[in-house]
Amino acid sequence: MQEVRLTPTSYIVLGLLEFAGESTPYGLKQLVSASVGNFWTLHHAQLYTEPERLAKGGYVSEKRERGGRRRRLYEITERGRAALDDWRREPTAASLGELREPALLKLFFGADPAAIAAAQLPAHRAKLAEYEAIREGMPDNVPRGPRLALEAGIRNERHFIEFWEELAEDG
Amino acid sequence: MQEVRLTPTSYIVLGLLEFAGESTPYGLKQLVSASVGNFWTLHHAQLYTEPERLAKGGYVSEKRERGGRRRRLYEITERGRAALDDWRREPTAASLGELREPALLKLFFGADPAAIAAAQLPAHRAKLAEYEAIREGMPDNVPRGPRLALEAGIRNERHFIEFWEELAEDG
DNA sequence: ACCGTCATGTAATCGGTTACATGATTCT
DNA sequence: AGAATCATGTAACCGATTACATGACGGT
Repeated sequence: MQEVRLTPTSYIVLGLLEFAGESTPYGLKQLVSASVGNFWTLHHAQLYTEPERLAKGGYVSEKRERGGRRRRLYEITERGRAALDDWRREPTAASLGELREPALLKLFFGADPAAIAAAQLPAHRAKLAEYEAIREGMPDNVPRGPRLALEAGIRNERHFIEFWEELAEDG
Repeated sequence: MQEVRLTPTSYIVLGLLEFAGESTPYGLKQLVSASVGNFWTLHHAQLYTEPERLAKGGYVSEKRERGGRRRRLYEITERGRAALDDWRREPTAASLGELREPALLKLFFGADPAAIAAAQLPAHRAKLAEYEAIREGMPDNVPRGPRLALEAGIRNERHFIEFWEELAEDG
């Protein structure tokens, strides 16, 4: 069992394994794109390498199917649950995320605001529509966390739309 | 002259070199932390490696001081300016950035909203105050791009503050 | 003189991204 | 039956982060 640093990617995998129980990398991929992938994308290859990393640290256990495709099955361990709990509890990471919006970078370095806005608006509007559709179709048993995250995403889109709208016309 | 892929980091370096003229890595570091670093952080080591990479692609030129510390001096080339212009012009990158807010991730995976909010609020308020101070002290000759980016940053902080405030008390 | 911090840089590591591959299904 | 897409995985590369260093300079 080796020392393994836990990154946001790690917690996503742990969180999903906690939620869904034993899963294959491909199953995780499905879960991601249906949930947290909306605001934090992972490449599918990471869902093969990250569980393997976590297994090295004892945060998840690995099994392989005997017959057929011999797919790998991962399950969160006690150690994994503990790490996840610690992470959830510790809000000390008062460090903020960064905007890191490519369009803002262009704006910063002198791109034409109206042109950028014209390209950004449809994309943000589409994203907003997507979020709202998810919200409408959301079953009652979905827990509060995802609901709140979705709400944050919706507001974020609204604000960006507002921002770019102001720049779309102006001179 | 080799093939070099241009990343957001590349454009930051190019943009700053265009703005400031010939600079050393350390000079770039200063520039970053005084400007774009507010919403897009770079590690100082990148300001040594990235210009070198760009030099390989012919986007910047490299000189070394003859005496003393023999520091490296970088300057944007015609090719560099052209690449920067293309990037600014092409708004095709309709792909949106991602929220990627660690606090939202915790929320998503079940952290206590009030606890997270309590930690996030002071941080966001401090950041907002910092932005507003920058805005107050901003000389008149600062171009529109940075102004708009700052404006976006300020609004973003306000919205997050609002969001976390709602969660700070609730049950 | 000493200490701390700013200035300046190199090297190693590692996570993330891209590219490459190939069975299995489903559709026409 | 063939084409297209989904499912499933491996491998290489590369940019980003971390760690390691050392000289200059201002203050006590």
